[in-house]
Amino acid sequence: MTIVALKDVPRPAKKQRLDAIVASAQKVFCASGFEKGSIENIAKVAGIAEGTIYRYFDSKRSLLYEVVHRHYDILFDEIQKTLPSIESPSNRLRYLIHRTLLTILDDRGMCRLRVLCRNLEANERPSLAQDQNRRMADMMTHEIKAGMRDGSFRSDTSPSIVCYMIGGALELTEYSYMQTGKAINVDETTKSIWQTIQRGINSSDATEEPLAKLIERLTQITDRLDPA
Amino acid sequence: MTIVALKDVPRPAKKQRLDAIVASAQKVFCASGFEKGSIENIAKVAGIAEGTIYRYFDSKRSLLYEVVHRHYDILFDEIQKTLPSIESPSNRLRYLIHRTLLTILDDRGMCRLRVLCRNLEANERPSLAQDQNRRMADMMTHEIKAGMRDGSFRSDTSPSIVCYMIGGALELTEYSYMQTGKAINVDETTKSIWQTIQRGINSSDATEEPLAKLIERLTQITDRLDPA
DNA sequence: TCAAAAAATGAATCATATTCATTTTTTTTT
DNA sequence: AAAAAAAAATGAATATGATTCATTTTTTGA
Repeated sequence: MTIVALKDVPRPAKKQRLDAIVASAQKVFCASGFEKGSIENIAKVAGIAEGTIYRYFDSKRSLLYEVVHRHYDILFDEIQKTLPSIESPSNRLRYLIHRTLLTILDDRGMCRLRVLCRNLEANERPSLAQDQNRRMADMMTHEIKAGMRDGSFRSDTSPSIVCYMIGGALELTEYSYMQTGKAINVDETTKSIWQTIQRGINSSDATEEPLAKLIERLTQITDRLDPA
Repeated sequence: MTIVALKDVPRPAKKQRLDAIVASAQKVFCASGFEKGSIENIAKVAGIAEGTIYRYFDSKRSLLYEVVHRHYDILFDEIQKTLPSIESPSNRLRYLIHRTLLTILDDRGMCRLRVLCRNLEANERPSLAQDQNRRMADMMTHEIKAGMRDGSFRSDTSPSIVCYMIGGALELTEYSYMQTGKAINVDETTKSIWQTIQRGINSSDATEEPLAKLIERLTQITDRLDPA
């Protein structure tokens, strides 16, 4: 009867609308990819007009960043909570590998988006997105350096290269899963990566220390035989 | 005077025109990137009409593939010529790492294109381009397996994971160079990657180096005690 | 309750890849 | 050599999809 009764449902709060847009974008991008996922479609899924999206985001691309950014935030929050409960740099490094593989296996659509974001040119990528991609690397580097300090990793290790090797192996694993859809054996893969890295950087070789002492002794002998 | 004299230069041969298009595309893509490098511009640089490009290529994307494909062909030709002259899987693997780093450092514009091609979705990528990206991996895997057969690498090595680790480290190095432009120290980086991998997969264990020192010392002693 | 501000709308604009009817050049045929 | 047929090139027109903006709707606060 009254005009008031015919009035639309009140507008959702800004935050809710923002969340709805991001959620729709994630759905559409994961299903169709970035290029084929159109703003028109995202707007339709969110139940709003195309123009509205541009009141919340500069561009299609920055919408993609927000989707990926939120995804990483959830992941890193969980990691930050878990890491302190794990003993030793070795185990923490191993956990990071394992956890990343689980994330990859979790959602193939997100693999596409992560890979896409990683590879956009620096100048068209906001620094935050770049940070996200670097954050895992920083955590790994941190553990490698800790391991070098506490003597469990060799001191002649190059943290950044070791980090590239782990990160690179994970990226290629992700890429392969994205392409083929063939499920990853998380435990097996973790073991393979970890085994190679660990042999490459561990200093805890049982024979190394005694041998060093032996060399020291022999040096003493040669010094005696041939005094200054 | 004569009409004949005013006639245009005869059309270049098909092959020449094709080459001109690909060369222009490479120039434009390297300078502006794939998205910002327009067909209009490529046509202008090649001195032809836009439509002509579409008589040689289906789409902008297949033009990109041709550029990258030719680039890889040149690289792989050289590698195929060099590899047989290198002794042992270890050294060949090391060469592949080193050679890849040289290629990366050679042209930052091409880094963008290689990275871009690598990360396009499988369904929109012709199998040939995919092959190119997999070819280096296959060569590395081949050497790793050869090393495992001849006993120089551990038999419990996972060739594909080791290959991912090397390839991944190289990709991240390329990516970093693409982003920052900071020159790569090729020899240093080769050494770091190789050292970690080698320690991880070599069947002669970590005692080798200290033992060599021991032998050296003992030789010095015996030389002293029993002079020639 | 009403005026001002904020938010949303969607039709219009713009930028580019792609197409295609027309023109130009080359090849073939007589 | 000239004409006819085939092949290649052209660039204006089309198509697609992101982005803009004048207008409409809703909210705010006095």
